[in-house]
Amino acid sequence: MTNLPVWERPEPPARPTPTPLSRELIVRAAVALADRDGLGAVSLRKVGSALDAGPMRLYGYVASKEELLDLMIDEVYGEVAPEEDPTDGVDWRGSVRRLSLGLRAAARRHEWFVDLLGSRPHLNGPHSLAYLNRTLAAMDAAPGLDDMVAVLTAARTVDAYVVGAIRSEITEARTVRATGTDVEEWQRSAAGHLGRMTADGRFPMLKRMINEPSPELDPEVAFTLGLDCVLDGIAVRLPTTPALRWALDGA
Amino acid sequence: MTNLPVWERPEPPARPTPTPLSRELIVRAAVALADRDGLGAVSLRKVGSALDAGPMRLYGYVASKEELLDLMIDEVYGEVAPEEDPTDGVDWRGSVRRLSLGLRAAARRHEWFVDLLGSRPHLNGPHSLAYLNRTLAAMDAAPGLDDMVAVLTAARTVDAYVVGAIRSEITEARTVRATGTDVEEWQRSAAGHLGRMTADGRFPMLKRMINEPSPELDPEVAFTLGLDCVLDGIAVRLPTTPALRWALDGA
DNA sequence: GTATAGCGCGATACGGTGTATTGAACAATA
DNA sequence: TATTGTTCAATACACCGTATCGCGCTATAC
Repeated sequence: MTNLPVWERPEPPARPTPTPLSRELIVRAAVALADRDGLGAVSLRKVGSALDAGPMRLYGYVASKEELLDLMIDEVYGEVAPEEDPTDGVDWRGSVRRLSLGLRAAARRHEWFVDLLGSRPHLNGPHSLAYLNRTLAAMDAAPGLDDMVAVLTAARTVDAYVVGAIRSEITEARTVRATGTDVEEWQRSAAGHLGRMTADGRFPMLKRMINEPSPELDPEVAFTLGLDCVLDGIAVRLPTTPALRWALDGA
Repeated sequence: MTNLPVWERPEPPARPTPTPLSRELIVRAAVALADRDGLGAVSLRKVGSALDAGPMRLYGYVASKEELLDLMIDEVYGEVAPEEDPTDGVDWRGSVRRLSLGLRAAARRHEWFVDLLGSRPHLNGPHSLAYLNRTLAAMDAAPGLDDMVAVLTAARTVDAYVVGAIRSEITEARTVRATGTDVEEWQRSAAGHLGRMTADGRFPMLKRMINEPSPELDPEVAFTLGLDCVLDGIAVRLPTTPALRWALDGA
């Protein structure tokens, strides 16, 4: 019947009968559940029972679990810089950095977010569209990115880095926590496994990595440093290549 | 009992009784299943029955489904440039490009790979360790990356981009295929949804994106272009900042 | 006020999942 | 030959997403 995406489909009227319910309430409950026990703990049964409702009642508000996940994703995007930024349009690097760091912070608040991050088309919900719109606006203000192809290419490149970096960071944090909170213990166990793997002389660089232990960078510093590399690269390379040239090369 | 990772745990001896079995056979069957029907179709029951075995028999070779997924990941890494590259150590950009494009090609052959890509610690299996080792070796040959901190930072930055870009590309390809293979139809439907979302004047950049349709870049060209941006940024920024400076800033 | 029509919602059911447990059949050893 | 120990398949359990169905309520029509 209705092939409209969730965000355009009207919500059923709230009925005070057993417990008032709404998409917002459902999404909030699901997010709280995922925050506490991970994405694997989000089931329609559990979300429902957190709201004193049976699992099937949710299907009046949400067509499937996938849709619920889409709504959860958009909810997180909604936490990223909802207010306007006065410096938008004048300081493109600052704007991009703020947006990316905002998404990273949201992902750290909601660790399950990374499991969904690049895994489904996230250009659907209003909040993720707003995020994309702001990213594009920031890129549009960069000198040298004059047409839409350049802006889109820059945005996709930055987005790829941000997604990958956030995923790596959260995954590593989770692993450390699961292996045992102690960082030293993790280093010793890693050295144990890696040490055995590198004992026979394969992987000389990994051996160097173990033998010359480098100081741990603060995760935010590491994230920003990589991001600045990407932004430098965009500022250096993209303006030097006319957009039409790429399009022609690609066709 | 054995807390060793799979790759160090001895395999049970092959018994010719019903059907010879081995980790390699199990992983191959699982990969074939995932290639054909997606990662969701990989269940211990289906993998087992593809090998004329019950589900529980697999537990003699693999401790859990997670371990099977780890083995599948490493299998894909094994397809990336298994042979030596004579230009390693002289042309760092070429080496990194070859490795990244190799991983991208493998991910396109095994689309389920992206669902696992950054989602678990992939520094475990021998093949992924070999991949990491080669990446580090390539970075080590870059001028200006003199100590391990710089090499690791560069590798992590490139890896973040590669992971994110591959994920985005495959996800987009899957969406296009699911929505209906026709690209024009997808554009029309996207314009429909996006058009309604941007009708009220929010999201001016998205409106521009729709109104000035840009030519589609070939995915490999787009991937390489973004990668070159990242490599440019690394070449520009990392050597200009002494490694100790970052470490101190971070501490 | 009462009968009826519609519908929201909960219970039930189905086919699937990962995996713990159990017991039987087989191989190796005493 | 008797016994022991291992390997594997069958069963079982808890849980999942969701299709179906029927009860009970609400709102309308007379």
